[in-house]
Order: sequence, then C-alpha cells, then structure tokens
Amino acid sequence: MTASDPAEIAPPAPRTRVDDIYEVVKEMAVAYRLKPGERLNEMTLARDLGASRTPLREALNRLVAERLLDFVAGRGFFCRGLDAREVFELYEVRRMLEVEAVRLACRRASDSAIDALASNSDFYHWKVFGQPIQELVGHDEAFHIQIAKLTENGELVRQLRRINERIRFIRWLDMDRRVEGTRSEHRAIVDALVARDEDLAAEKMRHHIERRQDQIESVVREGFSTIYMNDLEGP
Amino acid sequence: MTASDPAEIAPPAPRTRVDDIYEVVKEMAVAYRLKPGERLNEMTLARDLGASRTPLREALNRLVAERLLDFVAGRGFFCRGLDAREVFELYEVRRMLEVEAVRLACRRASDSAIDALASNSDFYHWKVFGQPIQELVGHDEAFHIQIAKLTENGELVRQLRRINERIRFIRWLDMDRRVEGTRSEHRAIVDALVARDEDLAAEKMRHHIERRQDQIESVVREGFSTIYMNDLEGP
DNA sequence: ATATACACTTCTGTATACAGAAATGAATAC
DNA sequence: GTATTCATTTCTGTATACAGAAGTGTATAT
Repeated sequence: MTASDPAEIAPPAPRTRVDDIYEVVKEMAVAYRLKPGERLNEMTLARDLGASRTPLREALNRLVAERLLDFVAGRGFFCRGLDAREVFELYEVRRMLEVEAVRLACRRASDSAIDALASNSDFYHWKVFGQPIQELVGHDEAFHIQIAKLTENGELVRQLRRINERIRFIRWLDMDRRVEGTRSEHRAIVDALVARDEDLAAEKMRHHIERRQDQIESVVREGFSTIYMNDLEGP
Repeated sequence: MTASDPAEIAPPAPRTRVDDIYEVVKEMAVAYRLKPGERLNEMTLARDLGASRTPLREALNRLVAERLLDFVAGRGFFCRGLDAREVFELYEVRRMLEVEAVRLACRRASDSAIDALASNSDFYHWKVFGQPIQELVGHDEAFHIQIAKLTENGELVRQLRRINERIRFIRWLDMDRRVEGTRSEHRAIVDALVARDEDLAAEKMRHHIERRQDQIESVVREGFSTIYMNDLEGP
C-alpha cells in the first residue's frame, strides 16, 4: 500500500540472514514440521540453514516473542506445544476482535471497499474439490484479514495476523470438513456488510468463529496423529 | 500461581544476561527514556550494560517483535516512535478486548473471585493526592488485568499486558487529570460485575476506555514536550 | 555558497572461540 | 533390577574478531 508510493522510495530494505532464517523456522513451527515440545539443536539447525548460531539465535528470539517457539534458559529453544486450551483461547480472542472488526467495518468502510470485497471475494472462485487445503486456508485467512483492513486499524490487522499464524495448523486440519460451511458463512457476512447491518454482520461473524471453537478438542487430537504420521515423509 | 505449587518445582529457571538486558532496555523503551526514533548504538549500550553485543542483540530482537523497538536492516535498532494514530489504534483494540472480557467475566467468574475484586479493589485504597503517578497507573493496569483474569483466558491477559506496555507512557501523562474519573468509573464497572449485569458492565467499560481515546491527540503532544524536557535529568 | 567526490571513521552483520552448564552413559552400590 | 555416582560428551551462553556497509567530514569544483 505505502510501499509503492513514489514519494517514499526508501532503499530497498536489505535482507539479512536473520530474516531468511526467521521465515524458514517460522514456517517449520507454524506447520509443526517440528514436533510439539521438540528441542532445537542450534548447531545442527544452523548448519542445515547454512549460517552460524549468531543470526539463528536472533531469529529464534523473535519467534519466542511471537510464541511460535518456547525458550528455557540453559536448555535452549523448543517447538511450541499443541494444546487444545491454548487454541481455544486464541479462537476466543479472535472472535472478540473479529466481531468488533466487522462492526467497525460496517461503519467505516467505503462503498467501493465493500464492493471490492463482495465482488472479489474468494467464495466466488473457490473450487471446493481438488484444491489443496493450504490454498483454501489461505483464502480463508485473506477473507478475514480483508474485513479487518476495512477498519483502517493497522494494529488490529497485525494482531489478527499473528493469531492466524498460531492457529493455521488447526485450520488446515478442519478445513476439509468445512469448506462448504465456510463458504456460505462468508457469504452471509458479506451480505450483512453490504447491507451495512452491523448487528447481523456481528452475529454472523460470531457464529462463524464459534462453530470452529466447538470442534477444537477433536481437531487437536487429530493434529497429534497427523504430526506423528508425518514421520513417514521425514528426511 | 503455579510457581508455588509444590508438585512442579522446576529448577529455578536460571536467569540469563539476555533476560536482564531485555528488562532494562524494555523499561527504557516503555518510558521513552530513549527519544522516539533515536538510534541505539549497540557498542555503547552493551558497554553501559556491562555485556557484549551478542546477548544485547538477542534482547533487542525480542523487543522488536513486541514493537517496543524498530529495526532497519543495515542501520540497526531504533526507539519506537510516539505516534497518535498508533496509540489510538491500540486503545481501540484494547476496548474491543476489554469490553468482551468484562462480559465473559460476568458469566464465568466465581462469586468469590468477584468479591475479591470488589473488596480488594484499588479504588478503596487510592490516595488520590500526593501519590506518584507511576503507582496510580500501576493500580489502574492491575485493575483491568484482574478483570481480564476472571475470563480464565490466559492469551487474552497476555495480549492486554502487551498493549499496556505500549500505552503506559500515555497513561502516565493523562492520569493526573483523571484520577477521580478513573476511580468512579472503575467503581461503576465493579458494581455491574457484582450485579452480573453483563450489558451494563460492557457499557461502562466501553465508556471508560473511549473517554481516554478521545484525548489521545493532545496527550501525545504533551508527550513530546515531556520527553524533550527530560533532557534536564540526563546522565 | 552549494554540490560532489573521496578518504576516513564508525557501526552493523555474522562467524568463531571458549567456558561452563546440562545431558548422556558406564560403572558401582544396594 | 533399580538407583546413584562420576567421567565424558554435547550443547548453550557469551565474548571477541573481522569484513563490509553506512555514515562523516574535508577538499575540490562549479
């Protein structure tokens, strides 16, 4: 958005090794390619990433602050756990933010912004079958973020993005059973937004998120088996 | 809470130099003892803290992830800015979370927990005059966190704590004009909680937070002058 | 007087080194 | 067979070293 503004062409922001490491390890943590609670060996990981421990540890510290990794002084860095309670709490925070976000969106968004959401929205394009789950979840996240952006509150958007990273694995697991439901629920939210019916939009959003919240316990259980099945594709 | 549980006496969690540095620099950033946008000299700062650059940079990376510092690759670390828009957005997110939090508290909190909040609440003890502003803000934050804890949602509490760190400086500035208002508004919230009147509690909380939101612009302006006056007490 | 080029200084980004803590495992005691 | 001790190995926590980028200031040209 601001990046393409010709008035502020700052030097193209040199990428450091820390940034690269950060992204790679983040992906590993988000996708639980590291097992829950697994200890990270800094020397091995640094070697595998072709770097030294110094930038690695800086990246790991960022990830600890984002709660994608755990850290114990004297013992090192660990993959975050997979805990139904934590996921449940994150869904609850997410609901609080998104229900209010869609309210604000009803009040603040321009007609054209809402039109863009309505006509561009993924639920028109989703091929429900034969589409990689990752793509579907990507569309899902994008839809919710787009609504958050209508509030013009950058902090809100950032917080939701962070929550999304932490529950993405869970979304991967339950998306395939819920594609159709998701699509129709998204549509209901957009309809309410177009009508600027704040209460209805809020209610639809609450419903949309709470439905998933109910299933967390079982999805997390499925998560463990998925994680430990993936040994098969290990290195 | 869990720390004193005899069943889980883990080794007393050795403190590292990173932890110490983290806390010291965090305090500097929170209190704007670093000027907004000021560049941090790693060598100087490390020397002043009696450490080397390695743990310093790890701590700084954590603080960047928490948005208490900025980072530009190739240029280094900077104190966060002081920006009315950002503060405004944080107050908005805070309102979203706390209004819903007090609703959940009405539903979930035990009678005894609410009693404890009501009888122990700071507004009974606040000495309005002649009390350091820092203490008053500490009571204020503690009050709000206590309510959040009634939800039993640890993530919610954590997110609010992080927001509090980022707006603490602003609270310091406007607290002295608002001590009495704060006290009575807190009381109204507690009364609604005791009555388990969810809608009323939510409305009181919303009002409580939005009142401050309206003043942010002017408080931020005051903030700049405060920051640049403090040169007088420099080292 | 302002702008440009260039040498010089300072600082960041990363690798490496090393001390001490933690984990591992063998050997011994019970 | 289980528990305990101690030697050995491995790994973390931090300091230091160094290359190259960024910043600074001076001298020269216009």
